[in-house]
Amino acid sequence: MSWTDERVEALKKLWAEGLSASQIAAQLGGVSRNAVIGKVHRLKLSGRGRTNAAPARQKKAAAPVTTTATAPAQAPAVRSKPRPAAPAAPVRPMVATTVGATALKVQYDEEPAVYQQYQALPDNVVPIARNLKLIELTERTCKWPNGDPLSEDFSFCGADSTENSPYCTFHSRLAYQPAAERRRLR
DNA sequence: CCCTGATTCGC
DNA sequence: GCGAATCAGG
Repeated sequence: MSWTDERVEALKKLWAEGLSASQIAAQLGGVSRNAVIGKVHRLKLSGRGRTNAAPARQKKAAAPVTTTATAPAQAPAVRSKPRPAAPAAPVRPMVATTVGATALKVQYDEEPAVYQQYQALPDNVVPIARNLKLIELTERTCKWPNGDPLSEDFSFCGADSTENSPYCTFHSRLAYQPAAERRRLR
């Protein structure tokens, strides 16, 4: 994936809007947040108008170069992988489809046995929805889907998920209710 | 732990 | 020019 004019313009726009590098990377697709930050610096966009007096960094030792067969020690949870470009109509990346598929599967396959523990939760628990893109989800974000999965603005709740659930407290209540009750509560 | 941007340097 | 690895910090 290269920095085409379109992608650079999108980067400039999103950076100006204040999105973080990782958010921009997720939005553009095919690049890491490091790539975004690197590009931002080469474009001299850094600072974003603010006076972030960047403290001087210490120089680092050269990165050890492993010859072969060593995968990155720790791939960030939201490292995006290359995918076909589709500037006008972004294609949902493959990398996180299992996350989405799992979320949907859990939502629709959950057995009634787990209903009880969530029915007691208070009605006024409302998630701090972050409306994340599929590839922005982590193991600890609520995977409750918002909108039509086939539409462009499809997103996930993204609030902090509860300990033993793919959902936040609020959406756990919905997910583990019978369908009719879910509709009533929603 | 999660995340942020900044920097270096091999490619 | 690019971006992974790393650093420094919230």
